[in-house]
Amino acid sequence: MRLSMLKNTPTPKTTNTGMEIGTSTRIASRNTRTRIVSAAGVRNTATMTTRTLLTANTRVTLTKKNTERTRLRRRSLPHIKKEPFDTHSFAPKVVHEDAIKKAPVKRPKDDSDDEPFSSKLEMMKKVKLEKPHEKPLEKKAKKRKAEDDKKPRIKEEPTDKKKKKKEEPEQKWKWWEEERYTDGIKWKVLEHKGPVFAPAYEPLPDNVRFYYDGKVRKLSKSAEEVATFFGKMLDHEYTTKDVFRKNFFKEWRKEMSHEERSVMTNLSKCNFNEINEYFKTKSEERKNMSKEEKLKIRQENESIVKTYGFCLMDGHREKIGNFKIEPPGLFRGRGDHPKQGMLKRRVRPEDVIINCSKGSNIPQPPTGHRWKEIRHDNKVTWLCSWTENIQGQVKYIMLNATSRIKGEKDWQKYEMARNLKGVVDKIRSQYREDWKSKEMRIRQRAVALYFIDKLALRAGNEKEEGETADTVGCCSLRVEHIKLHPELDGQEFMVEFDFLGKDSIRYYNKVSVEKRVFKNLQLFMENKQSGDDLFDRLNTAILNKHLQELMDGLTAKVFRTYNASVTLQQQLKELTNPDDNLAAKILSYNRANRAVAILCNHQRAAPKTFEKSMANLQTKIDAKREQVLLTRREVKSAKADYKVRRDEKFRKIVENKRKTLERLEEQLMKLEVQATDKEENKQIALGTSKLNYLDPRISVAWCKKWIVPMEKVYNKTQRDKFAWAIDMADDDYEF
DNA sequence: ACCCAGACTTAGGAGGTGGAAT
DNA sequence: ATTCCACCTCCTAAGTCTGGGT
Repeated sequence: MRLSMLKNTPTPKTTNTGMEIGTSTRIASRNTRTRIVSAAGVRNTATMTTRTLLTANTRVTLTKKNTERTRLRRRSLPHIKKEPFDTHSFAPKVVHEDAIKKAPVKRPKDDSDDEPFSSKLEMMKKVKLEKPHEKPLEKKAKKRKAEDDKKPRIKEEPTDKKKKKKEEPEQKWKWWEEERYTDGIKWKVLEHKGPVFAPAYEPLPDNVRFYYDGKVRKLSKSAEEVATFFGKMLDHEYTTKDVFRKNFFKEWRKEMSHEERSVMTNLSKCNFNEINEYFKTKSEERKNMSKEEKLKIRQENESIVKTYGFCLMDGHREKIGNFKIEPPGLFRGRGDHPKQGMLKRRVRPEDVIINCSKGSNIPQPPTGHRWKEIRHDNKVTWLCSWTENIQGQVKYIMLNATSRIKGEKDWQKYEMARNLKGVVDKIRSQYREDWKSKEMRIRQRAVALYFIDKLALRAGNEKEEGETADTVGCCSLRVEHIKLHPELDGQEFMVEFDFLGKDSIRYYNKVSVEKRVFKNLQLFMENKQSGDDLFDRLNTAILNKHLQELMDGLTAKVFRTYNASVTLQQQLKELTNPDDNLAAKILSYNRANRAVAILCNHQRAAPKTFEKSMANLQTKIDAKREQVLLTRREVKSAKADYKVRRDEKFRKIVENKRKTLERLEEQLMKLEVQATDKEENKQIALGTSKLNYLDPRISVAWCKKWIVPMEKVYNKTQRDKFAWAIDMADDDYEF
């Protein structure tokens, strides 16, 4: 049937931006194996996209001649003062009409500026109650709400299979129907129980021994704890890496007693095997616990979540995202991280700052301890913070994605991207103009923006050398990261990108660009060494400053959101066939999702069991196919019988056989779709784009339009996170 | 004018879990 | 009942961007 068609669907052609793209190939060096995967999906292109993916279990290190690196990581560039919006607006503030219509309601910024704080609060309260300036969106929402109110409220919670009896009885708060704070205040009341600390160190039992140079050695408590961090990781590749071992050993020695330090001078002489075994056994034991024990542990966890996992914010009980403080351990930086293996110190209450509202119940520190500080800052969203010792970064405890505070922000993000939709054509024609500018900095800015727009590259902030892995984004690209080919694979003006991006994920792509871009790149690279910055007159601050002038609130990352969402919408439009059955529709959805993941370079390591489970699936398919064939023959013969003996009994038999065949064929088709989907998805991570880049209202609308159950597209967590969109978007929603 | 800390979003992997397959 | 595997949740690193201080 249509399966063969599905399997080889040529890449959809789309032309929303009117830009051409060549072959896009990405390589993530992983294992030693190379596979070729063709995936459905590209955007902005009339060419077929073929992807080549090499996988690996580890992140890649591009060979780089550090010695050649002449560039200065920190440049001082002329700073352009930030102008208030309007004065330089490139795009007259024609915000897309649709966007205005649907934009979240915002109170004018300064409408109560001279009010004293307290009366502002009063007003805010009133606003929340009265909703004075209602906009279309709100009306719509309100209307829906009114309808809802007629129905019994309980219907909200589709009794999630009787298994989980204690589903939250409280009805969900529709924060999206309320007014928002606009003056930088994030909350008025905040109360919580503080963080949960990592469990104290439990010394090893005496039968678990550590050996140095072949001899048993009892370690001091602090040295032992750090040794267990390493011992636990023995099976991990990290422990074989030089940098990791070197950093670890250096830090471990600091925790050793004087004597230990003088004796243990060589990590290679340390034997952690028994420690490693011990933890393996322990986790095995945990797995083999009886039902009762497991239940008990679960209940304990649940009770912790109940007290520490929620906070009270502005009268609503909200879920906290990460209420546990990170336990001590060895730092696992990604890629070629210079600090990998360093000791991540245990966080004590004395390191923790508590943020809550004045007059609320301040969380109790563990007995015998005190907090570093109690703060009442309602201009920020975090509840607790501490400074981590590896990079000196502040870490936070914040709310879950389902919370009002995160949800509003998320919604706002998509509205910003929709605003961009209204001005993107103008921005595009401007940067094309700028390719011809007399000024180098403007040309660089324009070419960089072109890459960000066309290839969905990240902005690329500067990073401090030696502190982190060497990764880049658009503005921080170096000459060594691109190759220019006047002609390649039969196409003109090809640029070959090869660099490590965020998380040291390799970005490899060959793109045909416009001639002007190509010429500009040649110019930018003139007289430069491979380690020099490609855009030496540009950084993210300059770029974002420029974008700010083109559209209020516009920054580089908005392009990623915009292009991702637009691509999804378009691909869904193109790939969805109304006559398809449910499975095929979902495949189309996944393919649309996949096109975005490819665009954004969201990769994953191929699952360890991939080959095997693929083979299993194939076996099933073969068996099913066999069955189909068999049944087909049976139908035939039954028909023949009926022809000869025209009686009711035989007619029934034919009927039954035919039904069986139909069922089997459908099952087969389902399996085949599944296999296709799986194969195409081998090294592509769909989750990241789904969670962070795709306007959920597009997916919601698609589900509603094609009567696809929402659960097929969003799991429970995702449905919770996108509750606002599910409630809000109708089947005709347009991004 | 510039730097940097701080705040918040985005990211992939580890490991747990629960339901399907045997 | 046991095993297997897919999916989900948790975890925390690594980005982006803002804004305050000097």
